[in-house]
Amino acid sequence: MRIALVDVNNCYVSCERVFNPSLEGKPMVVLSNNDGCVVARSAEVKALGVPMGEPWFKIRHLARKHGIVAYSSNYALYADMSNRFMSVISTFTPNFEIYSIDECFLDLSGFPSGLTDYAQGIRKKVRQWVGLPVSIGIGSTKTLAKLANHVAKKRPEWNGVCDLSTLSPFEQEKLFAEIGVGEVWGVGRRLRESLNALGILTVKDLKHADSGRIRKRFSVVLERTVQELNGVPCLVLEAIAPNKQQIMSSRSFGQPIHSLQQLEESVTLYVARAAKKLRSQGSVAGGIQVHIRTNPFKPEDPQYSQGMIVPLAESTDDTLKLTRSALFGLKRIFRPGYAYAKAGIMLVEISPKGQEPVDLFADVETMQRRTNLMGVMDAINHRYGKNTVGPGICGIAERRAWSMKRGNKMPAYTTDWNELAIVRA
DNA sequence: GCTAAATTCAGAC
DNA sequence: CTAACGGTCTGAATTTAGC
Repeated sequence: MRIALVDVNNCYVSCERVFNPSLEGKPMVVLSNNDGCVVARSAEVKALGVPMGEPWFKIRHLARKHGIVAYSSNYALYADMSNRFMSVISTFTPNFEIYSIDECFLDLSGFPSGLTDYAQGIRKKVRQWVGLPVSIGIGSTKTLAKLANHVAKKRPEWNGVCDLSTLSPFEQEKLFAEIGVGEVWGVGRRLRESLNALGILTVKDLKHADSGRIRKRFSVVLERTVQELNGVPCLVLEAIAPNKQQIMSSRSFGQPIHSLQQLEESVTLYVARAAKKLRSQGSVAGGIQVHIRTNPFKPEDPQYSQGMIVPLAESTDDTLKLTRSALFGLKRIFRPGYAYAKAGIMLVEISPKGQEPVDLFADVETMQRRTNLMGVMDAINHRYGKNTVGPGICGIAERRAWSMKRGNKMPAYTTDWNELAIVRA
């Protein structure tokens, strides 16, 4: 097996720079929803030691001092850039897995050797056609490809492409001994600490750890990681994305809200969003979970956090039915007198549509009409922009007190004609 | 004491 | 001037519930 991992460098930052090249070389970050945390950092900001996920207000002083530019995140833009990126990748091989918004695994088994040049060709084409810089790691398993990608990113001498098969076993061992075990895919902060305590400090240490002992002391998951480091594939490339088993939509509010009615508005909007995703993958949900909570970062305020799952009599993809169930649950868990910071819903027990047990008493005509209504609604929203039509209860966007804060969002150049018009004017 | 279901944990990005 | 901290998803492990 030969697997390549192609990964966009500093993805969101790079996307913004495509449309604003003057940002090139400047320290910049992209912030999460509500301008809360740093979710992407340029190389210049990483060099300043700003960690991933850092709350923006905590680095405000640093930002002022070094002139860090902060952008609100624009997920519509990133999704569009991601699609372009993936379609360029698809010109190289049909057999690839979209792993996340900014990375994909390519199965290059059976390709002629000398993959470094081939990978450089991929980099060049993505840069030319989409404008994004990528790094590429190549190895005999997914875990090794990931690791190689890390090397390609961190070590300039590799020039953005690291094919581990170009190293002798001796050179590979030497390299692995220089990399901390925490860089391995699947080893997070906690596992790193436990492994370190056992004297497993580097990738090399983990590679040579006794896999039976690892399984006993940790889990099958980590055992598989050890196998993969040794070139034994345990993870397969999933060219076809499996349907989601749960679909979640939740948001923190731009400001705390207190009334049931405002929570109802937000929950209604989240259900509409999730139900649309549900329909787009051709599924129905058997239950819906609702949750609300106050702000845990304000311990001086009275705290409340509650959720409940509302089972549905029969599985459905109908926004209105799902909304009714969600609002029923919301009423049950709502307690007055709290400053709510966040609400969300989750669709659960998801199964393919059309395989539900037949309900002999169902009103076929009403169901048919309802199905058509959902189809028309999705079509209108696609044609005229999202949120053109939807359940009335979610309120008019401009009047929602709870909407997200996005202080410095740039126009959605590629995805919204209205925003493009503003730029023209 | 078993199995199934629910919940928690850990990780990725 | 101050206060300000993301969102989705998976799969395994662990706990709990029901018998």
